[in-house]
Amino acid sequence: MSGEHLERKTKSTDPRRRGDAATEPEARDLPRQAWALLFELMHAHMRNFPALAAEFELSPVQAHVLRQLGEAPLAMSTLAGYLSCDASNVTGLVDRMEARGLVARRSSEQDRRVKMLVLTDAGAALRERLLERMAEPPEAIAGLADEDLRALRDIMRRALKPQ
Amino acid sequence: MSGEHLERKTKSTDPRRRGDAATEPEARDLPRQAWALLFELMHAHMRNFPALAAEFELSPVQAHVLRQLGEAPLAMSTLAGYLSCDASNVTGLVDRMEARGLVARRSSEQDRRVKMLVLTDAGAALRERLLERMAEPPEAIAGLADEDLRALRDIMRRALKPQ
DNA sequence: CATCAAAGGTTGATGAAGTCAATTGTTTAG
DNA sequence: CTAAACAATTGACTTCATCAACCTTTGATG
Repeated sequence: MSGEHLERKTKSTDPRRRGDAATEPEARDLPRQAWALLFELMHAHMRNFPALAAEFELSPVQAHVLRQLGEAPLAMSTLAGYLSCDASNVTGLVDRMEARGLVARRSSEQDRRVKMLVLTDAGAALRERLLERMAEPPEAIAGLADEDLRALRDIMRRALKPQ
Repeated sequence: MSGEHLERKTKSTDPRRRGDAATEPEARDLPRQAWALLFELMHAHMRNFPALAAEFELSPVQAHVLRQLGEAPLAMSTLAGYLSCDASNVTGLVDRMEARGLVARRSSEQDRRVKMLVLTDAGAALRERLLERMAEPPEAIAGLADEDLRALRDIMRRALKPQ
């Protein structure tokens, strides 16, 4: 009940269409069509993300941080880059997560300006559970036929190819 | 540089796998694989959403509201449902958007408890521009072959089918 | 080597977005 | 008619986010 807005016939900005309708009955902007549907599905799913994070008593952003914070320690500024937000925002964010024992600040040896973030054991454990939960495909995907899933996977791989 | 965490081989929670590796070389959870890749692509794209909204001087949530607010007026509580947030949150949200002349509150005739939200002319115009902008597919999608796009579109239609 | 600009992180002020609990009006059920 | 239920708002409070100012450390450059 939410994504119908994007899938409409491209606002009549195309002079042809109806002249050669017989040769190509589909609208000529396949990328937008596919994108609109993809968007609708993801949008429907993302709506639940705050609730999903809340299952672990995390805010959406904290969940995001936990996900980014893999095995390797991360500098605060690098994390700010990942989150596309201001560095000063990360300070408070990490403050709260540190207070909850999920992460720790570790001063870098090479450059004493930078603080590296590391997961605590509790943080790593929670991260595992979170990732496992996020990996669960939504109904709409889980219900697809194997053939479709294979095709979808392969298309996504091509889409994500370096170039 | 962000989505590799989800695509890993399901954490060895499956007792088989390796016994019958020859018959099925791919991991046996196709849905998770497809989902992980889909998630990675969408996640990469969603990172830019705040910036996209900012192109129109909207917050992400305001953009979201504008998108939901189609031709038909919407009750505050209905909007709260769409946003999966508390009704009291919508009050302030709409206050700000009303102050900027994008929407207006209109008391319902049938039920004087409810306030219907309508787009102003300015709001409707901005909405058009916003939707047009959001409909632009990201590079990764736009670069796919027509064959892939058609397949992707059809798969997404099946995924989004009512049941 | 001394200096100075640039970078990493924090702080403080401010505002948007979110929650919950309590309130006011308005419907609707018993 | 009275009481429960509902729609929206208010107020208190937390988190996320920005910006400007600041401090420390690094690295260049004279």
